[in-house]
Amino acid sequence: MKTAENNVANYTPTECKTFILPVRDVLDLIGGKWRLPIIIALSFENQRFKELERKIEGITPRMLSKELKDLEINGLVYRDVLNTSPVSVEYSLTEYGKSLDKVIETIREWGMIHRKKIKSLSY
Amino acid sequence: MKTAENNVANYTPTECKTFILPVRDVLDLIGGKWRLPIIIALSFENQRFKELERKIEGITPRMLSKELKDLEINGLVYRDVLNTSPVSVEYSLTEYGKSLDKVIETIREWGMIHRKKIKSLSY
DNA sequence: TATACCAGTATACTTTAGTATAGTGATATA
DNA sequence: TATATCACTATACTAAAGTATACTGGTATA
Repeated sequence: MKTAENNVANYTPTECKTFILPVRDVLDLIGGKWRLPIIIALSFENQRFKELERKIEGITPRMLSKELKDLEINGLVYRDVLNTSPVSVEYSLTEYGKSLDKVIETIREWGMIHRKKIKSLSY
Repeated sequence: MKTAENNVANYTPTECKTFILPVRDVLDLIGGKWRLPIIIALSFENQRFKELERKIEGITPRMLSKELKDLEINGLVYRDVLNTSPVSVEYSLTEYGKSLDKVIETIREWGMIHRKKIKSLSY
């Protein structure tokens, strides 16, 4: 990150916003209540709509449908309509979606330290 | 991340939730509209309430106050009441708060690739 | 023919996040 | 004495995110 020590004497709000934009993108992509559960479920194996609905407990079909659509639009999830009868629809992570794993893992590592720290503070 | 290829044969929703918890923590910590702008402003230099209010354009004192409090509770921000008159209050990132920089930078790198990709898709 | 499963959609509602606007008490400055 | 600044807080509101519940059309199975 750009810091004062990096000898950036002063920063403008515009510079700051530009800096934040790509971070915002990622947070918007994996933020919200159901995105991570979906991405992680799909990182284990490709799954059909109903399978996801059953495995991600608490999700409604409305949310599952909406989030899968958003993830597909953003190129993270691939939707494959198989010509079985009745049709089944298989969802999977794209290579791009899989590449998010590294980011999630980095976040997770920090988060685990945070959990420890918070625990040690509260007792 | 734990994947099917890592030969985790099957996963339970409980395992999955446990896996996600620390990630959720971080997203809750830096998510929302104003957390990143605040953290990044403070990464440039320690600042007082009014300075932050002026530099983070669009923020209301209510949100600034609330978010600073939350960040303080979570150990990311330090609040220092200086005995000037009238009192000024200086906010700074704790060492722990600064350690988030690496995480944010990792997110940002992925996000920049994402921006490029999205741009190349839309034309 | 009746029932059930699949992959969703529709409508209405609640809850959470964020905004708008005004005001507080303490101190300093003209 | 009047006005301004600092560091907020209070109250009321709007917008966004998520939930509850019911339903659709197509196909398969008993």
